[in-house]
Order: sequence, then structure tokens, then C-alpha cells
Amino acid sequence: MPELPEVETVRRVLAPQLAGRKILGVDVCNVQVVAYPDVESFAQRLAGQVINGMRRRGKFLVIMLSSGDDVVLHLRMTGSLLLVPLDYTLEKHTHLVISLDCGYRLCFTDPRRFGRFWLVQSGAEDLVSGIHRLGLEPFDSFLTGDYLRSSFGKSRKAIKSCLLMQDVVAGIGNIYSDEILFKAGISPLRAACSLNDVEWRTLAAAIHERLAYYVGKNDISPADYLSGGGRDYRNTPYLNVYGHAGKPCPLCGEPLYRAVVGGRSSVFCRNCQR
DNA sequence: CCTACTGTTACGGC
DNA sequence: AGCCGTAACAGTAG
Repeated sequence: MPELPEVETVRRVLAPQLAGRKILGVDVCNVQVVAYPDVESFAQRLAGQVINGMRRRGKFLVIMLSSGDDVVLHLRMTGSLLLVPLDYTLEKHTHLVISLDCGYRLCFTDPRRFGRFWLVQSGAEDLVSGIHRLGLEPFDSFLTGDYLRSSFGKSRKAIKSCLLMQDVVAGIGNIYSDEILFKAGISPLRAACSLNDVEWRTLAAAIHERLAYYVGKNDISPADYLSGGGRDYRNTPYLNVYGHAGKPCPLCGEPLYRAVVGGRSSVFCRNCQR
């Protein structure tokens, strides 16, 4: 499911519903999803705490607690968060359940069990594998063509692979890197060091524009999110190229081409993207 | 039966 | 050291 637009949508839907709620208890059905600390400490420290709010950093979500603790979580490939009534039968592959004082439970489900939770003191996120190494948020005003050029400009790596580097720009994944490159008219195969200044600026603008666009397209009301079980994001709508190999390019009509770039599937138009 | 998969980390080879 | 490709994680979908 989740790249930045989907993770941001989860945050927007859940944050207002979780704020002010007290955690009654925590059930960890699958110990491997709790990465830090040990499962017993994780559950004990959460019980009784009040949720202040929820924020996002890259593809990570952070549930902020009144004690100053942060629950950091990453949905990875197939994780989702569901807020469901107490009498609701738990989904298959539910690995962690947080019971709240509003009669709802916050459930983490993940068929592939790649998602992870960490419990840390706020400000001690460097304990958490990944979050402390993230680069700029895509909407950061410092994310300019100059920033991209100085980060990637000497690399012979494919630009597609560069966009996936979370320590430079946080939140772009395989789907939206293809969509961004299509918008920018740049081939995913291009070596980063071959881009010129105009292309770096175009790319920075495309990152802003495409992610803002898809955050908007993914937006969903809390009611619709709940009725869909929080799982309605796997087939993100309005994609131009990702998953459309062989279909006509929306701009020129030529068949879209699929290649493997840096081990990841990449779809693009050989005519519109140079 | 076989392949591919939205994320990230670890490891071996060069 | 740094870069690159692959495997691993584990299950589902086509």
C-alpha cells in the first residue's frame, strides 16, 4: 500500500480520531512486529497513556503520547491501520491491537509482516532504524533543483534509483518515482550525472506537484476509510504509467515500456521521457 | 505451477 | 571505501 500520499492519508484520517483517546491496553499477536523495545515493555509502557496526536515523517508514522513517548511505525509493503469497534471480528493477519477508551481498537494488519513498531522517548528517534537517516520532506522549500543536483549530480546511478533514496528525499517509493519522472519527461534510466540544471529544476517541481496531486487524490473521509477497512489504497487511482506497461502513453499514445531499474520495475514512455 | 509485488536491510562480490 | 546486485522477510494475486 503505502508511499507518502497513502501514509499521509492514513494520518489525516486517524489523527483527529485518536487525539485525546486513552490507551486501555495493547495486544501483540505477533511479536516480530515490535522492533523495539521488547514486547512486554512495549505493551506496559503504552497502557494508560493518552494520545496527543499523530505525525508523519517520510513513510513513517509517529503516534505522540502525553508522557513524551512516541510510537513510531512503518507500514512497509502491505501494512494497514484500521480503527474498528470492539465487537468487530479481527482481520486475518492482525498482529497488534491497541484498545482505546472510545470503544474502538486500533488494529495493525499486515499479510507479509514486514511492518514494524518502535516505542521511543520523543527526541530519541535515533534508536529507530531508518527515521533518523531520512532526508528532506518532499514539500520542504529547501527541496530545489540545486538540492537534487548537489545530492545526486555526480552519481552515475539511474535517476529512478536516486529518487528512491530515503536519506535524500523521504517518502517517494516505486510507484510515485515513475509518476514523477513521467511528469518531468525524464527517463528513469538516465544517469543522474547527465541531468542539466533545467532538468533538476523540472524534477524538483514534479516531485512537489505529483505528491501534492496524489495526496489530494488519495484523500478520503473517515467514514469511507473505515467502511473500506483502510485497505482501499492498494490500487491508487489516477496513475499515468505505473502498472500500465503496454498500454498507450496518456500523452503520445505510444505503448508504455517496462524496464527493471536498480532491481525495481519501472514503467515509462520512451517517446515522452528522454 | 510460476512470477511479481508499493519497502528496507544485510551481505557478498568487485 | 563505495557501489551494485541479490536475498531475505511472508503472503497474495494474477
